[in-house]
Amino acid sequence: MGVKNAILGLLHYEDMHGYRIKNHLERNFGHMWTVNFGQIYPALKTMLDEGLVTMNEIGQENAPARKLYSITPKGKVEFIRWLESAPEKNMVLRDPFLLRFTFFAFGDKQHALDLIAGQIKVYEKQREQRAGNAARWERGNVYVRLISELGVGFNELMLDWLKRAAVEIEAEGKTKVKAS
Amino acid sequence: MGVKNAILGLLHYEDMHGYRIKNHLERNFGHMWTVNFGQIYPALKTMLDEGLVTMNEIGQENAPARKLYSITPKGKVEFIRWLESAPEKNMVLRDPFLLRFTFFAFGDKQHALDLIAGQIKVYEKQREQRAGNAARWERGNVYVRLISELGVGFNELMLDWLKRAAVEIEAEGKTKVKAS
DNA sequence: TCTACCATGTAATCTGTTACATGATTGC
DNA sequence: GCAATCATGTAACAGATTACATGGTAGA
Repeated sequence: MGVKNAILGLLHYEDMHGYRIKNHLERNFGHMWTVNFGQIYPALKTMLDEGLVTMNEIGQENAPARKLYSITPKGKVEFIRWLESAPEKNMVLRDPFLLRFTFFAFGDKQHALDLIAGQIKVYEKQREQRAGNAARWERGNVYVRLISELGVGFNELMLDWLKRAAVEIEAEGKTKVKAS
Repeated sequence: MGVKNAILGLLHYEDMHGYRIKNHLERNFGHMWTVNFGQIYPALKTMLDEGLVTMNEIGQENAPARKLYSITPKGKVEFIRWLESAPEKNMVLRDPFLLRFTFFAFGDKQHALDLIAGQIKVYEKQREQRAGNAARWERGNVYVRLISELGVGFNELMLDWLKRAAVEIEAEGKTKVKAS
């Protein structure tokens, strides 16, 4: 189970609650693993039962209670066992936007341009969030720093590509008329 | 169902059999969608029942029979309906290599370097396959050409990053000694 | 007022993955 | 002789997604 190990990894750095784990993965490591709440909360519950983590509830005034999770020695042992084992599976990727994009020759050009504009906004927002949080994870750890940099690189690749795509798609009809 | 639409999209270009669809997606569009055989064959069967595709079996000498699928008008209508609808879901990404990488500060450095070397081979093989097949899909379709270019860009980003990562991880111990 | 964000969870459903089964060919 | 590639499929299991339920705060 990948979610379990992602959580155990994060808990090496600091205690966290479910909501924060999800957002943290999304904002900082969305280019290596994506998760949703439906996975996080049941996973934490199971891990608690297995003794991989401990939990203590922190009641807040004027806000819902947080359940702070900490990794246990048992959790650390299991994590290291997974880290050193390496029956590497393949990457899984499903990008509904890019899938639609691939076949937009059969659809409406303006719709394609609108989707691209929307996607540019998504990646620009993401870039800001990643840049903002990157600094805090860069202190003295090559691996996390490198992963952060890959995230930024990935983001920039997408933005450059999307902007170029918009220009080329817009220009497409015009050149065809000229050429023919 | 994403697989269904990916298949319908590909069948717009030419008739294909299951095995080829899988390899085609993997080699050309692995950066937008990944699939496995366990999805492809049942999906094709369902789509045949729904009348979205037709099938005719081509017996080959000295080789197992191929089941060639073609898209039907009904399939095209359903595909366009999906293409124009846009309740865009988020990208799904799970990269077991990058997940391990992120937390390799808690593992063995040499193991990390070995995994990186292995990953470089994977991406180099992929780059060759993509470069080889890219030309055939570039004829006159902006969208597919752009997606191809993104694939190459993605590949190059990963290779550059992996190579830099190897250098920086290897250098890490040494610089720390110097600095302290 | 309405949206966005914080915060937790469950259950049904939908998908995906793995392992198995079969069998031929080509290149090393 | 062995590994890889071609070619199809199924069934059991594991995992993910959605929709629902609840409720508070902050800012536009």
